[in-house]
Amino acid sequence: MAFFIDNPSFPAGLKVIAIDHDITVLNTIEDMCNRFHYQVTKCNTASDALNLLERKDCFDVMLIDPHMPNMDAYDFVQHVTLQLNIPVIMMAVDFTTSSIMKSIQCGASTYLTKPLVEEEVKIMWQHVVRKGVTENKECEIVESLVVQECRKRGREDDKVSKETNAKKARLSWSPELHQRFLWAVNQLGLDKSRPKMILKIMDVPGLSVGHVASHLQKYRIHLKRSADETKPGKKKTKWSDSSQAEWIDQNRNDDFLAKWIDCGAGSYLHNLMA
DNA sequence: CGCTAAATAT
DNA sequence: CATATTTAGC
Repeated sequence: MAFFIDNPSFPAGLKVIAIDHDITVLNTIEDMCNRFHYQVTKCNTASDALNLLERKDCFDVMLIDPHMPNMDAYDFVQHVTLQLNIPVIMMAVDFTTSSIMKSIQCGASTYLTKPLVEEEVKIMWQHVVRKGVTENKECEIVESLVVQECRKRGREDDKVSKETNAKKARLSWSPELHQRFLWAVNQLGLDKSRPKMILKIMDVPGLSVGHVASHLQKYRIHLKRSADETKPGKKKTKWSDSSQAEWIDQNRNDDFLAKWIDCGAGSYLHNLMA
């Protein structure tokens, strides 16, 4: 991506993957992309898309219709945004609030309605840039916990620890980190989730097993609370539905992994587990 | 060691 | 209070 942006001919050469069941739509997109010298790869089936990404072909940005046959596009988009870390642009015929909500919540960079207009295609590289910027910020945040802030431990051991006293800051679980955490838990299944494996799947530099273990403990407590809440005839719990909403993974799906395997993907997970 | 629950700190 | 870290015990 950095290579792409540093390229003097800038947005020319943008590598686009377009996924849509409708060939006509793909051809239209291809025409527009060619006009701006973007390299476009067309896919009209879920398995084609998965195979292309499986081969580690790299793309700068993905266009996808959320209503693909034989595929849960939202889970797919979540995978692409978190693991491949490229922006995803949804393109659908409807523009209901719930559709847009689902798309953005699973990580899409923006939501467009079909048919796409040329200007939208022309400037879609902005999402690549934005993704890179926020990514860097995220790295800084995580790195900062290695070098920053101090704790008032010990009295005279300042000499002893000397220049090594880079005390770590308290880790803040940003929404991005938490989403990544949820993603990892989803891959493993809640019951099979263990801190070490979660950490491996999250693959966030600077993050420790202890961090994940702590977060997992908190996460389980929140889940238990919300479960207990819905069951018995609880009166008016003061925090009923608002505060814990973001803790719940609305995409939770028990046979999620199975679906991926059926689609021919998911081998990256197996590689991790080996 | 790894994991979790509990205690402790911010 | 909520949340992150540390500790204790399995």
